[in-house]
Formats: sequence, structure tokens, C-alpha cells
Amino acid sequence: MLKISELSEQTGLSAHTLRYYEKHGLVNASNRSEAGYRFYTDSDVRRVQFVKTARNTGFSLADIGQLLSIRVDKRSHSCQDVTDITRKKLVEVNTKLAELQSMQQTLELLLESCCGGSENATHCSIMEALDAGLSREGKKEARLIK
Amino acid sequence: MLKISELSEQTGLSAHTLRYYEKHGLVNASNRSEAGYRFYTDSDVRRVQFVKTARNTGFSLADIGQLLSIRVDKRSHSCQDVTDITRKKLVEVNTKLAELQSMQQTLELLLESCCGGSENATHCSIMEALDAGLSREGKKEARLIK
DNA sequence: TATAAGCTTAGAGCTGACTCCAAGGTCAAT
DNA sequence: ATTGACCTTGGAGTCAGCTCTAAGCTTATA
Ligand SMILES: [Zn+2]
Ligand SMILES: [Zn+2]
Ligand SMILES: [Zn+2]
Ligand SMILES: [Zn+2]
Repeated sequence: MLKISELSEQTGLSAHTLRYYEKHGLVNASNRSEAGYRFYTDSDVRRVQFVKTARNTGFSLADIGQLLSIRVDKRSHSCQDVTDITRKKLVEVNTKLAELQSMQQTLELLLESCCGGSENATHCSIMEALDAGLSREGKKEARLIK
Repeated sequence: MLKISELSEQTGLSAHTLRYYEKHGLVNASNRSEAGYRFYTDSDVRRVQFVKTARNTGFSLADIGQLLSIRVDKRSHSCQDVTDITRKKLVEVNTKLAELQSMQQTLELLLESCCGGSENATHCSIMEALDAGLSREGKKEARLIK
């Protein structure tokens, strides 16, 4: 039976966060002391670790709520239920990834095109490119280089 | 001279957003009608388009504030000032990219490991992997495959 | 002239995941 | 018995970037 600070240490989640998760229906302490202190069982700890792992994998707290309700009653849910959630998350991740990759490419192009020197920016090709909506100077030339 | 709704049409930014940008010091209407209506000059339009382009490139509004102050007085700033901002953004983007790529890999691994079928989830390897902190079942095997 | 569409403002609300605060009760050690 | 560390709660604050509301003018069209 762990107190909240001990669970916090074990999981690396702050006590604040653990209470926050409880408020949002993700993790309860199975027991309370007479004074109302939370006491967590091993099973609670495993549940918290599940949440943490899912969180690191990118799942939202809402997703994790669904995964947890599958976890406590696996017989009433199918593998498809699980893959549906996972696939949805993968699509989101891929979408963000594409956005970020596009930004990355643009930023790299911009940096390649600018001298980065200490003279004044009246000729700066980054400023020019942003002024031109990225349409000229940069994209064209950089694609030729590639 | 464009009214705010016309500028909105031309730029694809909502009138709300344009006013929001103004409140945050990014874009002003150079003129106002007697009744207080905003009127935007061509120069204003170009400034808004600059903001939009920078936004699409991933810059925060704070970054854009800096870029704009360079833009209006290029002589007082250097190319290095510009690349400093750009490089900082690229670092941020690369960091997020790495996180998302890790999530993507994990999610793909999870999906590969699960049958996704309609039978019950008592044997689901996604649930097992999340329970095991992703440490077993997935990572090991998938790395062997690679 | 009436109606509707569009404009103005300050300010509130939204999202997600925390993060922190105040006011007070509890517990272990000195 | 008195620190001081820890625990409780409800609720507020944070971040970024919008997004919307209310109440009241203004302008264009019929
Ligand atoms: Zn230069
Ligand atoms: Zn430059
Ligand atoms: Zn299965
Ligand atoms: Zn499965």
C-alpha cells in the first residue's frame, strides 16, 4: 500500500498529476486511510503504469479512458476495438508528422538560402522568401540542387 | 483600401483572427473610417500575408513579432538575427519530429502485433505491451524483423 | 425607412494536460 | 508539545492561438 508521494516516486508522475488523473476517472486509489489519505495497491500501480505508457505512446487521456475500460473487461471487447483506437492515433500522428516534415523542409531551405552573416538584412533571402509566400527563391532553387 | 471582411477573404484568415493579431501587435490597419472601420492598405495586406506564411512555416506569434520588427527595419538587423530565429524554430521542429517518429514506430509495432480481429481481447498483444511498458513483445521481436 | 449585413469593443470561452494555490487536517520525529 | 513534512479538497491559473458573444453603431439595398 503506497501513499500518493510514494506512488509518485515509483511512477515519475507528480502527486498533482495523479490526483488530476483520478478526477478525470483514470486512476483511483483502492483504499483510503481513516483520515482520507489515498492508499494504492499493486494493482493500482500497474494501472498507473499502463496510463503512463499509453501517454508516452501519444494517446490522449480520453483514448486512455477507453483503453482502460477495455483493460478491466477484456472479455467484452475485441482486438478490433483496440486496433481502432490505435489506428486512429496513428493517423493523427502521421498527419502531424507530415505537417512538421513540411515545416522542417521549409526551415532548412530557408537556412540554406541565407548567408547568416552579420551585415544588414536588406538583402536577406529568408525575409524575401517569407514576403513572397515561399513561392520563389528557395523552393525553386533548392529543388534544382536536389 | 480593404475592409476587414475583404482582407479576410484575400488572406483566408478570419476577421476574428485579424483582430486578434492586431491586439497582439502583429498587424494594424493603416487607416480607419470616420465610424472606426478598419481600412487596410496594400502594404498592410503584404504584412498580413507575411504573417500567414510565417505561421504556416511553424513560427509562433512571438517569433513573428520579432521577424516583423526586422522586416520594417532591415538595416538595423543582420542576417544572423534572422537565422537565429529560424534555427531555433528548426530545433523545436526537429525535437517534436523525433517524438512523433518514436510514437509512430511504437504505434506501428503495436498494430503489427495485434490480430485486430473480432474475438475477445483477453489475448490482445497491444494490451499486453502497454501493460509491460512496451518493454517486451513488440520491441524485441520487431527489431529482430528489422 | 426599414431591414439585414457588417462593423466596433471588451471580454469570456475553448482545447488538453497539467500545475498550483489556499486553508486546513494528519503524522512522525524531536 | 511543537515543528515540519505530508495529506486533503475545490477551484483557479497556465500555455497558444484562436473563437465567439453581447450590445450597440454603420452602411448598403429595397
Ligand atoms: Zn545575408
Ligand atoms: Zn539572410
Ligand atoms: Zn487478437
Ligand atoms: Zn489485439
